[in-house]
Amino acid sequence: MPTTQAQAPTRDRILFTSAELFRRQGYAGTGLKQVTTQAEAPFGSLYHFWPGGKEQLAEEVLRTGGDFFLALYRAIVDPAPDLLTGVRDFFTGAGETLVATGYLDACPIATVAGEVASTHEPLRSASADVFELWTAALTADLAHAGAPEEQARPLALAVIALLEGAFLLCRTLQSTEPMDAAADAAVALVRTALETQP
Amino acid sequence: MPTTQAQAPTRDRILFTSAELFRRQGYAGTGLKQVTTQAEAPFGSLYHFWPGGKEQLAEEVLRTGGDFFLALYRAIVDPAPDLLTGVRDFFTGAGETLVATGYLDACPIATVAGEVASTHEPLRSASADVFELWTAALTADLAHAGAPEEQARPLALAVIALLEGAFLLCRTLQSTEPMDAAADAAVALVRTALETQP
DNA sequence: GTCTATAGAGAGATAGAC
DNA sequence: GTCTATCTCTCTATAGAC
Repeated sequence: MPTTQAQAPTRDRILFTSAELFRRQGYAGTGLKQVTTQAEAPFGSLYHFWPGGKEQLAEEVLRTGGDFFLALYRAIVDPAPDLLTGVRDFFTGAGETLVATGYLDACPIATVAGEVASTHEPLRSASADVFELWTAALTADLAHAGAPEEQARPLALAVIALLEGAFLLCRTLQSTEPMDAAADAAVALVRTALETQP
Repeated sequence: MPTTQAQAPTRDRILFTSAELFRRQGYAGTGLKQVTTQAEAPFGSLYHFWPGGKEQLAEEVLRTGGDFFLALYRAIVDPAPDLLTGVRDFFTGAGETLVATGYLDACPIATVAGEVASTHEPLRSASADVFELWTAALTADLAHAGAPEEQARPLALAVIALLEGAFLLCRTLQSTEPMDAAADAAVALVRTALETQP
């Protein structure tokens, strides 16, 4: 089910389709020919826009996917009445997206990150930058909401680990049960930290 | 760094090497030629023992990896003075293995599971069986240790999600910081559940 | 810049000698 | 059963016409 991209510019169509295929099929499992075909773009355009080939394309996919996911987090958490509600809403939304896409779309970078961690250093590094970006954002939010300073970062890492682990379990089990369990766990952890007086 | 397998039978050498390469490089990223070369086995032997080819081999790798990891869990948790200590020891051991292998060896099935969830139904199904096996074991342990019955399974899923997410973050960030954070979170969650009187 | 054709390497799989 | 040679297909990448 190729998502419609109407008449977006060639470069954008390739980038969008790459992101979709990489997060679903992985880096090695996605062919550049499949990308250009599904994006309805000429094969040569890919090397015109990304002279560094597959690796350069994947790096941009990882970074833009990371930025997109952070923006999604902001869009959900910032309007929420409090951080606890925002975190729960984010996990709930993740579960809803899984169901809506038939368990195809979960984390924008996880599948590739797992593949490349031990094999493609530039891509591992890009994935690390993304995880670090998310961790910093959640750490700041937790500290701002009143979590003890030394607990904020470990708690942020644990919440992101819960989310990533739940994504993998949900996609594999084709069920949102793990996401529901992770949501409750994340909320419980955050609540405890926020109730602790520094 | 091919792990030594001395003079193990050909079939075992191929299986062992496949497990190593699949969990590090993923399914699509690992070639059968690379497997047989590193296993010092003739290429044809692979199709002799696994007539179903790469997919059949990967399925056996997933299932034996799942059994192995459960046995490792049992070996750590059963002798522990209590479940809380056992869970902490398991997370600690996971972190130590990551460091000892230079962040190469984490979960035996996660990298492949993430790749195949949307692309290879027989392998997704095998991965699901493994996660279900682990979940059932931890659920039973939690219930036996005194967690309220309706909390045991969601808690087991959350702990496994924490572990899987931490594996991904640690491999990507090349740091055990996420595993330490996940360990504390898992212990806190389990402790709270065990302190709750049914 | 857009697009096609193809090069060169490597994949998974198989045939068949021994 | 063990092992080698090779088949066919697909991959990434590039050359070059337009």
